[in-house]
Amino acid sequence: MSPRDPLSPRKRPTQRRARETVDAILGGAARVFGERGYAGGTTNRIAEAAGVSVGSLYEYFPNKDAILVALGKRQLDEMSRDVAAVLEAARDSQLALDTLMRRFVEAMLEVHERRPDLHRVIFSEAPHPPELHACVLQLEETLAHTVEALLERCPDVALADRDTAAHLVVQTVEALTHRYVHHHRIHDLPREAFVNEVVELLRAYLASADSMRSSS
Amino acid sequence: MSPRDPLSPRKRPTQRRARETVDAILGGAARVFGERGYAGGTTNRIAEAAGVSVGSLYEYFPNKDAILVALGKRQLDEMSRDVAAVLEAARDSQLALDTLMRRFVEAMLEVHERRPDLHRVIFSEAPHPPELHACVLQLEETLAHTVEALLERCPDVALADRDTAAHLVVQTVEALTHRYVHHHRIHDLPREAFVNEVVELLRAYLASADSMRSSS
Amino acid sequence: MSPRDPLSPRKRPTQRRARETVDAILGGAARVFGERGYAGGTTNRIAEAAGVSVGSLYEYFPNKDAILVALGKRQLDEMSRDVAAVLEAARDSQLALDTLMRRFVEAMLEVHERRPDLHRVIFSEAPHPPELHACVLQLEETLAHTVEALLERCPDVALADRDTAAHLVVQTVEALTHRYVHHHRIHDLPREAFVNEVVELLRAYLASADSMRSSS
Amino acid sequence: MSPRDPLSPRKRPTQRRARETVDAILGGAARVFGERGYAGGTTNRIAEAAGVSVGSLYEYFPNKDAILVALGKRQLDEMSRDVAAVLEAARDSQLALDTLMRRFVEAMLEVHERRPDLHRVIFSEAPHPPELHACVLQLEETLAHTVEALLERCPDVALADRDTAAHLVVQTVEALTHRYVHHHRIHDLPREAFVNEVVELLRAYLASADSMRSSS
DNA sequence: AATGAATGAGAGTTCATTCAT
DNA sequence: AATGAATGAACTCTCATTCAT
Repeated sequence: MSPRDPLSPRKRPTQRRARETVDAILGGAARVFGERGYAGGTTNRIAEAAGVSVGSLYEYFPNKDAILVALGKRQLDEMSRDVAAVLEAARDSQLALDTLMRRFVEAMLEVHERRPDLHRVIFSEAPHPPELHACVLQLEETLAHTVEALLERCPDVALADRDTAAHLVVQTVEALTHRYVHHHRIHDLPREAFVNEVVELLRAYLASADSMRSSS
Repeated sequence: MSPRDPLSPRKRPTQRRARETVDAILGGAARVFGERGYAGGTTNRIAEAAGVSVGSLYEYFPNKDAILVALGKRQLDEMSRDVAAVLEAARDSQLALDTLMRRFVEAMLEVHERRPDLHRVIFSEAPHPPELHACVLQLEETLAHTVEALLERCPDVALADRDTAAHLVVQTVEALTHRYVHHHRIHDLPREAFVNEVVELLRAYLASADSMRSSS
Repeated sequence: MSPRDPLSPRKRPTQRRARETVDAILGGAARVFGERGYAGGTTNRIAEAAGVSVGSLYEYFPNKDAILVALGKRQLDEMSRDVAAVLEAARDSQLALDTLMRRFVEAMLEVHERRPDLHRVIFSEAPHPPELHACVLQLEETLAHTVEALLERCPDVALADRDTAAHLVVQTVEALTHRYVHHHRIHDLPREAFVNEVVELLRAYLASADSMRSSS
Repeated sequence: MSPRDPLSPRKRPTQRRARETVDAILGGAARVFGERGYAGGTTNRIAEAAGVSVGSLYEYFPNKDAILVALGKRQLDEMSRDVAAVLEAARDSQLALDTLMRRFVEAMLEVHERRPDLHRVIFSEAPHPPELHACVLQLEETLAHTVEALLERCPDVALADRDTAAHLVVQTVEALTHRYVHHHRIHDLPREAFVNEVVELLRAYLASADSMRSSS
């Protein structure tokens, strides 16, 4: 009746059956988008892959993009959860800077390796509705905060602008792991060597004594 | 009649007029893709924007994706040319490491800023035919070689694996400038501060004394 | 299991609750059809507006058109009742022809003005199942009979074919009031002027001395 | 490019072939709408009936309703032309009032009888976009003007408000002929008798000596 | 070589109707 | 009796591509 947000799910699935249907749809969408790309992920194919009728699909999602957004959010939540878990674990133990970074890089790598094609479709091939973009930004913000908190406890880190550094670290790790997985395995570096290299990049940056660079 | 490579331009535009038509089509495609995204860039719209009939468009390109590929190659050539020019210029003069990197980062930023929307469409929104992918890899290879050659002359760079480092530098700069321009201006950093920060990241990495890390 | 008349209500609502449900559905249908037209009146929306589930709706009506028919009949009954009441009242008193006609026209106008949108949807926008058509004919027949009976008592009416005249009067009044309300307020005539004009049209016709025209 | 009127034809068919296609589409639409009603007149069926592909249909009409509007306008133009021709012919000759009216009624009857089903679909079953409504009003206005001009020359017509009377005459004839053809052949009156009756109705009204009724 | 009208498979989406609960 | 999730045929409309001119 009221003009609804055209990308948010249509109804909250209260009953058990409904929740299962929504899950099935997201599962089908993940499979189809991953295998056939955004354009190839037609609503009919998604419904079929989900073992559900198109009608049911539209019962829960107002349009195709809403499915993509829901899927993207689900992915981001998963990433957030997994990476956060790793970083939280690191927080308590007194770890050296490079061990910390290594954990972070490996967590991000794993997250990207989980469903690489789907990830690529959601976060680069498909249209990026602002709602999803906001979620990405939020994830990055959260990660940056956690990273910053970790850096705070590292004795060997001396930075003028810890906030900015944390953001740059997050961006760099996100970008490089994404590229390593999706695009070009970066000079055919084996995985371990790649991790070493990225860790060294970060370590050198964060441990750098030059705390004079401006950041405004 | 024989099965042709479906993405290479249909005929070598030997004649002058033909060349102009091809240019017009690519120009139209650049405009339309940039303004309306990949899906919105219909062949009819491209033809219209190029001031040419659809029929003519198909005279020179076997299908829509061939246009995308040609456009992507053109972009990559341009990038290659511009960035190479900057780096070549740096080669002769005896420049400090960070000045070098600054030049590189700024060249990449400029290249991304030139037609950001088009760039985004070609290199992330659209499907990536392997042929285009190969071109990207080649560009990266070229850049990495040039960077490596520069590093060789830098007295303050001592690296175990200069090759790998050069590749990582290229990937990092490409990724971070792309993200800075397209996605999320990284913690709202002003351009200059962003450049400073990236330069510092690279400088610290390359100047790092720790040349013990393995890379195989 | 036997092939049933597909437009008559599914079960005689003998029980009180059932009757209430049917009323609720018709009420919902009236609201929804009136507000959103025939095509916009989906069975789900009707059920929702009625505060009932679609399942229940189909418990009482075999299909969407059956609802329309029931609603149409309800409207026609109402019209019949209201106009009849006015005419009955006129029957006893000894009224002049034009007063009679004025009463008739005004009653019809009121009936049309009551729920103009719904009326329009039922009687012109929607498909006209024969069953509903029959009801309309019957209403017209009834009205024509009543009018004829009235004319019989009018001293100043001298007609060769009173039956035909009565039918024409009914048709004319129905058509003109419908048009006045729905379509085009006829040259922007204020209501009172419109009524005067129609009354004069009828009066002139009925009082006409020329009783020679044939009607077979 | 610019936001276009969503109901006006998409492109002016300049070439001969194009004009033929448009005509074929309207022809197909007339057939299909007439035979299967508005809802049954699907764009695919229309295209098929027109011997044309759906794509072509959408080349010339932005959506289904635009076809309906174009068809409605064509019908109205035809009506306008035919009825006007009859009335023009009557203008010169010195005709009695009832002969005049008879001509008018018969012309309207013929026009309605030409394609009754199509007429009904366009002017009552289908949605009435304001653009089409405006055309209807214009037709009525035109007819009313012509009728008024005719009445002016009739010696036996004495009316207070010739303008209003002309409009009422037009409305009455339009409504009664429409009903005679479509709905209920009015008490099963044979066509000739019906015409007589309507003519008498109009004659009595127009010739009425009572020119005192107010019209404000 | 160039045109642009024509094509038609297939996309997203709706909604009358059914049926397990 | 009542529910409302599920169904899927059918709809409107798009667009990469072809081909008569």
